[in-house]
Amino acid sequence: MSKEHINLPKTAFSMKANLPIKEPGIIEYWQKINLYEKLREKSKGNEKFILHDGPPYANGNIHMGTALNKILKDIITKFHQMDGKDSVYVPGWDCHGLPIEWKIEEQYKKNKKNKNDVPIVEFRKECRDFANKWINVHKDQFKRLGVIGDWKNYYSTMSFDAEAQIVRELGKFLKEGSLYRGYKPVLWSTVEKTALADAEVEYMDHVSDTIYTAFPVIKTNLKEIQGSNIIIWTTTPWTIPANKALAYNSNLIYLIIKINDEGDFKDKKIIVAKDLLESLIKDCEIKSFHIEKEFLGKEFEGTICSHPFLDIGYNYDIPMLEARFVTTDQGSGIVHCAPSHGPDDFNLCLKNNIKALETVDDDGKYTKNIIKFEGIHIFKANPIVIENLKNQKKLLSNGKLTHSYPHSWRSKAPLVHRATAQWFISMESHGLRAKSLKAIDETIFYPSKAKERIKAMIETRPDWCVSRQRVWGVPLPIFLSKKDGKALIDEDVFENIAKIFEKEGSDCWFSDDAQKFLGQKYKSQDYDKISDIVEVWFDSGSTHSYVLEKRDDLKWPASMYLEGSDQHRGWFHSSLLESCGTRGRAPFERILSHGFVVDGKGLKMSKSTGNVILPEEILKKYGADILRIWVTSSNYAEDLRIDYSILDQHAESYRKIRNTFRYLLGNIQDNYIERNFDNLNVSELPDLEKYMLHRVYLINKNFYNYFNSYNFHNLYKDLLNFCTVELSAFYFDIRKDLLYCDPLDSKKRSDCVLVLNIILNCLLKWFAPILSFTTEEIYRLINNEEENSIHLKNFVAIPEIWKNEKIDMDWEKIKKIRDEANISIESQRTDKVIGSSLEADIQIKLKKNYYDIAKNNDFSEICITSSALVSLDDKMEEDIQVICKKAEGKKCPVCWKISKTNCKKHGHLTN
RNA sequence: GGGCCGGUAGCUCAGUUGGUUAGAGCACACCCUUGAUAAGGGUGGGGUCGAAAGUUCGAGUCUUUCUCGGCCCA
Repeated sequence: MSKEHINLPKTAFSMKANLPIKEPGIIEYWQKINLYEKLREKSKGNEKFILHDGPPYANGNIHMGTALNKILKDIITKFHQMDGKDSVYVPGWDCHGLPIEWKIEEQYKKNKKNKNDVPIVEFRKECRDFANKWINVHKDQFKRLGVIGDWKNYYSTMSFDAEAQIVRELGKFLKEGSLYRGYKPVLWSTVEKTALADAEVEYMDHVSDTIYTAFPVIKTNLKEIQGSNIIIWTTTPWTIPANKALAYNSNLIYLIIKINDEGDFKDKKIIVAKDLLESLIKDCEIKSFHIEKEFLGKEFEGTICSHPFLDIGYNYDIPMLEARFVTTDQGSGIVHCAPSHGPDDFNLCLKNNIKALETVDDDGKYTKNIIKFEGIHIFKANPIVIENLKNQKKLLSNGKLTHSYPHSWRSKAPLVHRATAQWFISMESHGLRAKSLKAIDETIFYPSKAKERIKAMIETRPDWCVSRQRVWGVPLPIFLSKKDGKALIDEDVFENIAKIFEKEGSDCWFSDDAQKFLGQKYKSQDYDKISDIVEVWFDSGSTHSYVLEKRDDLKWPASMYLEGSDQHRGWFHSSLLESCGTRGRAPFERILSHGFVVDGKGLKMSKSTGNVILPEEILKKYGADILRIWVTSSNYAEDLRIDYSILDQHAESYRKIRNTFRYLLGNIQDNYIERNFDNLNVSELPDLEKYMLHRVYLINKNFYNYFNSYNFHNLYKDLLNFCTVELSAFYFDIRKDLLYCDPLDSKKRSDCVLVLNIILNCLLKWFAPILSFTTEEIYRLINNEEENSIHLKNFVAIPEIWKNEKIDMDWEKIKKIRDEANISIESQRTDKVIGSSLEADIQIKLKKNYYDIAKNNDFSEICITSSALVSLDDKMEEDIQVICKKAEGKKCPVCWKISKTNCKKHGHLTN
């Protein structure tokens, strides 16, 4: 009846979001208007913020971790962009490496094709095509999340210029001298004459020769063991000639045993772990013995033994080393270490400055480094080694053992750990460790605890092995002199190779004549071109050199690297080493690391547990903006939990935010007017409006604090609370009466509309980096300009004069009075005296400190009652007392206030 | 097995150098409204701060042990 006299909200902004349907259209719009290019054009010349993308592996669909990572990157990029920077995001992909090789090999297997029959170049082309396919899939999946970046000019580790630059980077290490040739054990098949990766290994039962053998102690700090024999047990007797050390566990208890039995060990003392004594005397059939002493493993420190083959030329020291991997599962409690034949052995020896040697050649025969046995095939060596041990009176016993043992998945032949030539970057020779530690100190970490994590890794890590015996990767651009085996170091050659790779890619390394790469200065017949490839962490660790340095739109070092916390050992780590080695500092100014996505109970997601949630499902059910809320509201410093109940909760919050926008839009009838704050006289506004502007000022201040410390979950919480507590439940509720019932031209109403405009503008900007789709939807509704976007805007500069401490303090008190009034109204409502608060008349009694502030305010407006009487009462115990009574009289059909007299405002309409 | 990190309402998070009765929002319950309406408002319940021991006048906060979980390494 009287609805035509009131101004109800009207907006085209729907309450229902329909994000899964709506979002793809917004992505199309961004593409249509070339948003990325517009962003660059708009911020040309501004200070740059460069979040350098850590390249995901171009293989398989994205999972929640990838989605989290990309959204977080996008949010940060957008924040800085709206803060007035030129915030450039160039996505990249990691393309080389074993997983893709396997995928191609799997396809071969299916088609009964043999990898060895396919030319390397052809195989590599298939790998390249495979990676390209997944880059395109990823690209669409990332765009769907709302990520804005240079999708047209992305980078990849397999692009020709990347491959070329990787060669140049390696050249720097080679020239400096920190890249050296060493030996390291890898799983090796003597049948295929090739190294195998873990995933190419099948475990099958195998019968091994076992031996218990003795290493005489020649020097020790523990007098009682002088001259006794350390007993070790092994299933690979053929590795005894390569032994360089013994390992013990300092926490185990060991025994000195004197053997009484007839034989090689009569009256000799042997040493064995207490827990393994029983199994040892059984295995070795020892009948009579005597325990001489018991001692703790740590007393071994400084002990040196001789090799069992001392008398046939093995006259070098065998030190005893402390190692945690020594257990009492089987054996003797002391482990024989051949650094060339086991990863544990290798690492332990490396730590103690004992290098691995080439002890076995490609065919499986001992090399000249194994004296007396050179040329013998290791698979035929066991009886010979056992025979020699017997001759040297060092064999306590021998036998057979059936156990699970690694075999080649192709030939089914047993594998061995064999030290092969590898290329290492030294941590020490040119101070790489020290440089890296200094660079860590100069980097800001979010969260700060991450600093210690990477520092501890750098402090203890061994030299970096950068070579791999595979085919899908950048060739290690090294020639070895046939004369002296030394690597050819000539910058002209590196540059020549780089130029060739730049032009035609690195495939030609495997197909073309070596002379092409050597150029004029050297003759190919004097050199061996090695066929190793560069390990993929070097590829991605060098992205700063071929992305950040090479592109004009970027800068070196990056403002930020942002990845999951596993990358402390991955990309953060390799990038740090590569850059410190070549440029003496880190390629980043800041590192932000985030935790892992786990399920609602905090358990990791896995197919077998059945708790995996895919981004695709979330996008379909909720939309990207909900996923972006989840990212923003979660604390990335720890693991991030997700399940459908958590997402439901965020979807609920989204609705609240959406309705806040809807109220704002409705009450300005979608007619947004941008105000110049210079012409805004805050002092002329009603107190409530002053207070709201003060709140906006405060929120904005906190917003910047949170954003500058990358504390997004608190930032989001503040914004959400602003929408629910300050706006919806407070300001909007109070101002409904004014907005709906006052004439359009009233000063008070226009002041309120002005503030609504301001709040709408601020909220849109604050939320734009988070709710990238919804804010764009709104922006397009209130903005008629073609080809514009919320993402082309900057944050609102809030004038300092909006700050108003006096108003803030006053309204803290007013809100307290309002709370008391609500409690009083609620009690009447429970008693069924009233329903709506407009059916109430309230009497507010206040002590002086409250009264002085309250007396000039209309509490019927603030508490949304029909009337409110404020009086001073200094005799009360409490500060505030509110009495609520049912209002009597007639209800004004316009403002619904009840009074005995005609409505003061709309009185002419009551009849 | 080792290193690092974490466990505060059903959920997401606050909680200053140890100091009143541990907070917020959401969710939940009940009520109101029907002029933000597949919305909105009000009131309220809900916690052995992972467990135990210790230091202290006093511990969510400090120490130790245990437990559960995560990442990395072996």
